[in-house]
Amino acid sequence: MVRPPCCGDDDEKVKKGPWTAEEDAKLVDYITNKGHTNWKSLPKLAGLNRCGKSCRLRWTNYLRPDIKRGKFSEEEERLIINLHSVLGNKWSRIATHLSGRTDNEIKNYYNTHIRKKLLQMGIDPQTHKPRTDHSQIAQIINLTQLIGAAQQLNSIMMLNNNNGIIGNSNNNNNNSVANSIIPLLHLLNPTTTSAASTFLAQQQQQQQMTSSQEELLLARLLNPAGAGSSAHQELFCNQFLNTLPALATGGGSSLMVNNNNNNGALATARESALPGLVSAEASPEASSSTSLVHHNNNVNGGVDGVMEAGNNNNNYPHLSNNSSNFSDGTTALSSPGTAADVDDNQYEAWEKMLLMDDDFVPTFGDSGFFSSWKDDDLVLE
DNA sequence: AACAAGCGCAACCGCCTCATA
DNA sequence: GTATGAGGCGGTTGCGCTTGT
Repeated sequence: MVRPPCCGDDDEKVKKGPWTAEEDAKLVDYITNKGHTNWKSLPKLAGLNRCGKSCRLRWTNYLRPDIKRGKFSEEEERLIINLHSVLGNKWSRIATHLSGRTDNEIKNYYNTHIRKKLLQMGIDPQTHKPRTDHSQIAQIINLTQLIGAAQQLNSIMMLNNNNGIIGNSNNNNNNSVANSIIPLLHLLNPTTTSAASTFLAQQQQQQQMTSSQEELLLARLLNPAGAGSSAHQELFCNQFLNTLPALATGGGSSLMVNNNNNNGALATARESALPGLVSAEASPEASSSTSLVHHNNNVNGGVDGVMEAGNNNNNYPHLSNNSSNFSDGTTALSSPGTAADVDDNQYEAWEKMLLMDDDFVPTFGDSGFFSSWKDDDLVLE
């Protein structure tokens, strides 16, 4: 069925193009007094030679009184990136989370500013995965720039509150971390990271969950409180490490997440992979800002606290029952991950999120905002 | 100073969704 | 169940401004 355009070639030609101040005034005046129940009839009633659609657009994107003008804040930018990673190009849905910003404005901002930033970081702005073409990354040529990139990367992966999850919203939690980190690691040491890249490629080809991924999914479903915690962020990184022998085995430090002051720094360090990086951050543990951090108090890929703090939960041994403090200041999961602990609503929200249900809308609240990675390859039946 | 290229953003176009008859 | 149309949405365009040469 082919429909004629709403403002088609009627007898009277409607005006197009930029709005004049006089037209704006007429539209504002009319809507202020009469409202806008019917956009089609509005132009005629308001004395405007425009189509209803044009009026609606002008009002919603420009004239509405509650529109926020000016530059986007860093927080808004972070939020947009996070929401986009979950929702994709659903600009109107993204806009519902940024009061005063229109979908059009967000779309424009993303396509002009954020897209550029992500590309410079070697991240595909559409999929939020690393680009296979590393030519852009190669432009980041020194350590200082790398650290800056890692910090930006961290901003994307986590909101700077004490919630949020690193990783994909579905079956590739580990890969998301890997996806984001490997280009940076590769830049410094292509040899070391080649195995990781190979692993990643293999994982990306696999459509089905591995048993460990399945276990992770269960853990997230069964322990929403823990899953939003900083400790849980470490858990996911730890799981990632355990499946990345090239990076995680042997003594020394390992890839992990540092959660000082709940800012959650994404650390991508292994001495052999990042020579010299350790000394680049004089006192990472004391830092309140996000930073590239080196940890060296674990072997075999173990991450502070999570694996060592106690594994009393037989069903989910990687969840700690202890309320231990980690050596880096984070706190272990404080309650066992049992189904009985889960509130129905929370469970449903988590399920929707993990299954990428269309009804899922990231929300703010007691449980915080859950940052996750978009992935179209979900196979969870 | 003049021109070209790049950028930002308002506005448009056409398709989709959903309510209603 | 089907047709219709208004409203909504995302992709794209084009114009004006800025920056670089």
